[in-house]
Amino acid sequence: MEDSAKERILAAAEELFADGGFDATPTSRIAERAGVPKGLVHYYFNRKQDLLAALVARLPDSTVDHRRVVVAGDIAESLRRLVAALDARLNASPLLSHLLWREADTHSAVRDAVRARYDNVAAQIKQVILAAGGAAVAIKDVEAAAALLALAVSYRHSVARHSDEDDPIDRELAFVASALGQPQARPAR
Amino acid sequence: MEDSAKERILAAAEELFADGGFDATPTSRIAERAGVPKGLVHYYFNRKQDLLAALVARLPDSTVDHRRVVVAGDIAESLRRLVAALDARLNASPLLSHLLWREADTHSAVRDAVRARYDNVAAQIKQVILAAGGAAVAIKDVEAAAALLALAVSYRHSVARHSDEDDPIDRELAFVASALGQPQARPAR
Amino acid sequence: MEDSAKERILAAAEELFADGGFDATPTSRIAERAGVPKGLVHYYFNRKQDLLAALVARLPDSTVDHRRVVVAGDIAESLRRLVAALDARLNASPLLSHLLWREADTHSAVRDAVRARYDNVAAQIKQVILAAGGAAVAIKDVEAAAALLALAVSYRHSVARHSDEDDPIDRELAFVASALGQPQARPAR
Amino acid sequence: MEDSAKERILAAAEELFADGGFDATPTSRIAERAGVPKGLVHYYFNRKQDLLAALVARLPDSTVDHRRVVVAGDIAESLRRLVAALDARLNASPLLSHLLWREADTHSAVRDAVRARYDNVAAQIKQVILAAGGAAVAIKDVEAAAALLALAVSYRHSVARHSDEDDPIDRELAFVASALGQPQARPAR
DNA sequence: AATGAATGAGACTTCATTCAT
DNA sequence: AATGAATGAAGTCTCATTCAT
Repeated sequence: MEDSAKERILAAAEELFADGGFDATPTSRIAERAGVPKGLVHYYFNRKQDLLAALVARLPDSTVDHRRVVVAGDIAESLRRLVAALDARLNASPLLSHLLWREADTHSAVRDAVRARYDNVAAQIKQVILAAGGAAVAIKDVEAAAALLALAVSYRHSVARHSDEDDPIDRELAFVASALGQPQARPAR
Repeated sequence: MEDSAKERILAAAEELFADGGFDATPTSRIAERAGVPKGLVHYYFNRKQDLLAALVARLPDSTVDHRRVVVAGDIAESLRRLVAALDARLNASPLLSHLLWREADTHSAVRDAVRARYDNVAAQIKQVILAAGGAAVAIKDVEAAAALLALAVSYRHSVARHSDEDDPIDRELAFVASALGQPQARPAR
Repeated sequence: MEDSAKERILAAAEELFADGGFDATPTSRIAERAGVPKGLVHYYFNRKQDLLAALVARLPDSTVDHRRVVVAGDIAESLRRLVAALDARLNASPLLSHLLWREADTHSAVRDAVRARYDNVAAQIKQVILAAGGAAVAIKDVEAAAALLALAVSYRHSVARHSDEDDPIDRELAFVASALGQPQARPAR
Repeated sequence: MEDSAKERILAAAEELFADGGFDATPTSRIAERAGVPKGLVHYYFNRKQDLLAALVARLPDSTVDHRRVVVAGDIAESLRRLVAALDARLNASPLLSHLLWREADTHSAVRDAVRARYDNVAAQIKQVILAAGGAAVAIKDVEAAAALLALAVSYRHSVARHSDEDDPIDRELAFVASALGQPQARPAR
């Protein structure tokens, strides 16, 4: 029933770091919210920085099962499903995602995690496009499309904080899929 | 001619904020680097936060003269020139650009500036596409393309810190231009 | 028309000192309220402390014309009139009166002024009692009565800030007058 | 037995506040006098203001056992004994008493304490008068007498700093008692 | 005479971290 | 294993005062 004290500390740190930033969050408030004595935070995580590292190490894997996503011949639908699946994954800890970008260049562990996550998303998009679109698509275009969409996806889960407005990514997604989907229509050059 | 003390303080703050972050930069170190007594920093900028606001208010305008950029009928080239021009503008203070994203959600003044800059870039991309491509392009696609490219451009001047590697934006740019450039080839829907 | 700058500084200092205390009032705010540049305050009053001394030196005289107050044979009415006259005098700068007690033991000039004012009030009460009551009253009782009433009067114009409630001093006044007023009832000695 | 650090901090603060005033006393000097590191002061009392509040909360009770004071039929002697007992009580921390009036209107906690103490003293005087004088005394006079004497008593323990001179309160006390004691005829004494 | 930029000492406060228990 | 008292370095900010003009 009860989460372990260590777990509660991590959860409290995640919320507070995401909300106010790493520097602005005192360890004492983490202890307070976790309902543990102040000393325990440093007992488990010697330095405050270690808490952040532990949080990053717990990041959920953002890899999606492609077989459940790819619709052969339909890049647009495939991408839509992929993005939906990624959303579900990344939304498991939206606060943490948000935190990542903020502290990305102060702490190398965080920066590495941000890059790894971005690369992973881009790679998945690329694979899904290829799986759905077949070999007909120029690899260069696939990479460009993946880079753009990965940026858009990552952005939604970090800086944007899921702005309340309608989700505009569908528009971009359709545009990219359409661009990729009619290779025959493109002039030789 | 010596720069004024106020100017030196702003310059020092810009460098240090961009380098180590707002929170991690003591006002004393700003004074030290600016070569002014500690008190002068607070004489000009009552609170540390005001220094950040002043920095944001000094942001260079990122608006480009479209007549120098648009090549009628050639979206790709037009976009390439626009991005080059934007780069020149935004590179005037790369550190500041970098700082923006980092402090975007702690300080509302910064967040507003980030959004305004993004919106401005997106609007320019859209206008250039329309001017170069004529009315043949579907407005919906233009908006999607502008959103994606604006993100990529903004990203380069902020988080990415102009990663050392080759500039990958040309690839994305060509892809988008190509997608927009052959409207006639696309199926009715 | 215009009050002189020096005068405006004094007036501003009086209000602010009385309101927030001497220590808690920055000279810059005095300048601000007086509508003068910050440097002018120290131009006229070298040290902040000198401003306080100047304020004390301006204290209105609290001496009342006894001929307008004494009603022969009626101590109670005489005291009532005296207190009313003193009130009018001291109320000329209620804020300053209030300030006096507060800073009384930090600045000797203020302490001396407080004592002088108290002694002056006590002496007047004594004189009025004697003038109204004739020689029938025991001098020892007169002094005791004067000491008690002077305290009550001074207190009203300082710490109490004229509490909104009904003025209770009339009660004390009547009591004292009555005690002094029936000498015939008291054994000869 | 060493006093606890917290106790030493309170004692040091009491002395320094009473001596130089609240505003003029840096927490660093409190720490210095208490022989503790500067941080410990704020560890126990988050804000400097809390130190003052803690001091006020420690105020000794000024309530006296009336049975040991009242001499039936002799108001003067009863009051004399009451004042002596109150003196003993309030003298337990003369410095604190002195501090009270000074900071009374800057800090509400202090103002409340001052009023409560005054009201308590006045109520005790009233009760003792009634107990000693019987029902013969007019209630209105009792209240006036209590108000005057309470002011005199409070004043001695605060602003006056027990002026070195002879204690003049006996005179006032005798005057009041005499006024109350012989309304109809006033015995020879 | 008047100004306001400039100074620097020092105040309050926060907080990560240590350590005895 | 766990605790929370204790530490002291460092941070932001205030302000009386000086001084060149």
